[in-house]
Amino acid sequence: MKYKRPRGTQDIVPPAVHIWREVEEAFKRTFEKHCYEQIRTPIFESTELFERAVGEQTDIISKEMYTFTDRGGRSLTLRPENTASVIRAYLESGMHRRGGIVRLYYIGPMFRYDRPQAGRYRQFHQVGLEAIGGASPAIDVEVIETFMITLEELGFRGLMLKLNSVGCRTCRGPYRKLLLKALDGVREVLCSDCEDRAFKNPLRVFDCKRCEGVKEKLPTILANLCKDCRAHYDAVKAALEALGRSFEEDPYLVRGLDYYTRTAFEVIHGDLGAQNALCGGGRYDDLVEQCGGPPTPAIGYSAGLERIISVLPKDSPVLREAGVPPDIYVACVDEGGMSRALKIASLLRSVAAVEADFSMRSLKTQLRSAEKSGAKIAAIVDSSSRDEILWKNLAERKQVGVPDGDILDFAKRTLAASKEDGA
RNA sequence: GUGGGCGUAGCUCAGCCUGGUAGAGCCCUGGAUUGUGGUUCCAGUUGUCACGGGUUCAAAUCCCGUCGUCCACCCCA
Repeated sequence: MKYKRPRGTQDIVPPAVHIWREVEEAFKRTFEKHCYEQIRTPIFESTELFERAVGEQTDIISKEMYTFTDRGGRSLTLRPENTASVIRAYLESGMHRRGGIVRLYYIGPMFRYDRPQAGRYRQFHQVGLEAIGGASPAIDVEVIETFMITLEELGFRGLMLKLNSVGCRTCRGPYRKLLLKALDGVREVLCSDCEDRAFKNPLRVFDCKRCEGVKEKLPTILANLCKDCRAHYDAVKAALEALGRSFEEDPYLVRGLDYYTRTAFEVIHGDLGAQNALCGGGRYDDLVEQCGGPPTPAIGYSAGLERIISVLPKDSPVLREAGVPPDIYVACVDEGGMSRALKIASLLRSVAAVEADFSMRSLKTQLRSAEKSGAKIAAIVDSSSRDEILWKNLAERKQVGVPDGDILDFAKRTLAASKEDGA
C-alpha cells in the first residue's frame, strides 16, 4: 500500500459512519430542543488566539499544536479546541450586541499533536456548546443536562458526573498564596513534574497521579471559595439535586485550560482506560473580556465523539442503525442490457432507492448480492427479452414479467403494498 | 518526548521458541441447476511474511535500525 493515513487519524467508513451520524443527530436534537444554534468556525485560526485564550503554560499550547506558516508569513494553527474560536466569532460577528444569552453548539474535528493512545487521536471529533452571557447557576445546570440527557438517549446509564468549583479572580489570589505556602512545605515529596507545576500552574498538582498522598495535605480551592463563588456553587448543586441528577463532588478536579472559572465538571466512564473523560467543561467568565469583548460570563463543554462511540452500551439504539438498504436491486444479465438497465434504474429512483449491479457476474451471484443488500425487489434486465423485465420479490421468491412501459406504475404499487405489510 | 507489546491473504489468526522456499477459517469467484438467491457439495484466486540492513549454505523464524499500530507515562475529548 503506497499511502497510509497520517498517524493518529482515522477513516470512518461504513458501517461505522452510520453510528457516527446517529450519535451526532442525537446531540443536535437535544441542543436544538434547548434552543442552541449551530456555529461553524474555521478549522485554523491565528496561532495567537489559542495562545492567549487557552493559556501559554498549558500542554495544549506548549507542545500539542499543529502550527504552520502560510504563504503570507502568518502563523496559523489547526484548532486544538473550539471555545476560543467560538468566542472570537461571537465578538467578530457582533453577537454580543444581541442581548440575553447566546446559545451556540458545534461539532467537528480538532487537532492535537499527542502520542496516540486508547481514546486519544491527533485528529479527533468534538461536539460541544457554549452559553454566552448567562451568569445564573441555572445555566450551568442546563448546560450539564444537555450532555447527560443525550447520553441517556444513547443508552448510557449510571454515568459519573464530577463537579468542582475553581473559583474566580477574587478568590484565586488569596488561595494561590495559601497553596504555594503549603506546596513549599511538601516540596521534598513532590514528584519532579509537580515541582515544575508548583511554579507554572499550582492548581494542576491536583491532577497528578503520582502525588496521591500529598493532596490531602494541600488546601483545596473548594474550601477557600469567596462568598459569591460559594453561593454559585451551592446553587448549582442544589439545582442538580432538585432535578434528581446525581454527581460526585471532586475538589481535586481541575481542568487543563487556563480560562476556566467557578464551575468545572467532567463525565467519566470506566471502560475508557487512562483517557476516561467523555466530556469536560466549565465556566469561563473572564474569557470574553480577555478576547477584547465586554465583561461577559459564559459556560460550555466539549465531548469526545470517538470516546463516546467506543463505549456505547451494547443495547444502544444507535447500534441498530446499519444504513438504509436499497428498495430495488437491478441485476443486469448481459452486456446488451446495460444501457436499458441504466435507464430503468434511473427511472425507478424517482420512487425508490436503487442499487444497480453492472458486474456481469452470473445471475446466481447477482441474486445472492441482492439478497445480502437487503433489497425487497430484484429487477432482472436481460437483453433477450427486449421489452420487459423480471420483477422478483426476494422474500416471496416469486417473479413476474413487467413491460418496460409499466415499470414505474408497477413499482409504485408494489412498494406501497410492501410498506403496508411491513408496517 | 519516555517505556513496553504487536506487525504473516481483503478480515480473524496459526507458524517464530528449536531457521529448510507460507497455512487455516471467513470472505470472494466459478460450477453442481446450458444464466434464478437461504443450506449443502466440488473447484479456484488470494501474500514484496511492515520496510531496510546484518548473521547463515539457507531467514516469516535469530540480531540491529526505521516506520506503523496498540497500551501506559505525560496530558486531555
